[in-house]
Amino acid sequence: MTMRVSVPTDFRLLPTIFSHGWCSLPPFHVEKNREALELVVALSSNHFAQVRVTQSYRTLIINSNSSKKLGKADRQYVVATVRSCLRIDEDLSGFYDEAKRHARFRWIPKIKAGRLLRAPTVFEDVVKMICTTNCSWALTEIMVENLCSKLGNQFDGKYSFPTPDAIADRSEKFLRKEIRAGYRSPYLLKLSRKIVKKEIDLESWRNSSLPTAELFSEIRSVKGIGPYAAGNILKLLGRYDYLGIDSWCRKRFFEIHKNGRTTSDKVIERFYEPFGTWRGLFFWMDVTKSWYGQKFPL
DNA sequence: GCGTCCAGGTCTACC
DNA sequence: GGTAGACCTGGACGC
Repeated sequence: MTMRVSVPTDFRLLPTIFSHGWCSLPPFHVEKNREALELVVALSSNHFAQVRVTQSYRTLIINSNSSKKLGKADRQYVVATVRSCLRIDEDLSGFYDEAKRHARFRWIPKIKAGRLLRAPTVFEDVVKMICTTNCSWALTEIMVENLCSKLGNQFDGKYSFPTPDAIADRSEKFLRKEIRAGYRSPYLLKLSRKIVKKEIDLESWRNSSLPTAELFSEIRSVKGIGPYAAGNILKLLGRYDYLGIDSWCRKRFFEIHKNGRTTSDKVIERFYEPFGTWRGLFFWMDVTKSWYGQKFPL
């Protein structure tokens, strides 16, 4: 089944796909020709759609393959999920206006970058973010692949991301030994069980009316989420007030702005302060600019 | 092949 | 509020 979606003039699929590492973590998958994003959309219990997204001019082409025919509501859900993952409805005009005022950031609106790929659910984003903490990217990939293949649902050779119930039903020992989540295991377990018991509602964060500082504190209240993880989860919620600095970003900042000389995080924070509520996004685009140079000639 | 060391964020205990 | 040590794993390195 094929669906078509119009996109705004400032949207471009490829910079969005490669905006950060999520595209290489399942259930996301990027085709070898690097022009299509694949994802698995959970429609209902044991009913999934494999979705392939490409762009042709101002139209997204969404091809879906599912175990049973998609009804109207399912098709609408698939489209809404793709729109959300690709941040199509997010208004970045303020960000682009600010970028145009700075010579070193004019490349961003020029190649239509700045939208950060996110998962279909906040739960998936949060679990993946915890899996990025205190380890190499290779270990993050192992943990997420294990989560999908051992706790997700299989459809046509692909796995969905596990539900909170699927994780909550397992033991800490299973998460340690089979998922390789190590000391993160009790954090993932506690979070999943709180969601199942409806003691916390992560999905409400996307439409939260809380001031960003308060939402940051609420995110930080989840065990296993510190300043780095909370700052980056906020970016996936459309709020860019926090930098979410990790060792890789720190190193890139030193290379770009300090000739490799190290400074404190306070210096980094002061550097991006003039960019106001967009500072987290300017920080991220600044340290990842070279990615776009390789893949998308400016 | 084995043992050791290190990097990577967050939590907890302590000052 | 700031700091030290523990947590766990994969990878690099030396033997």
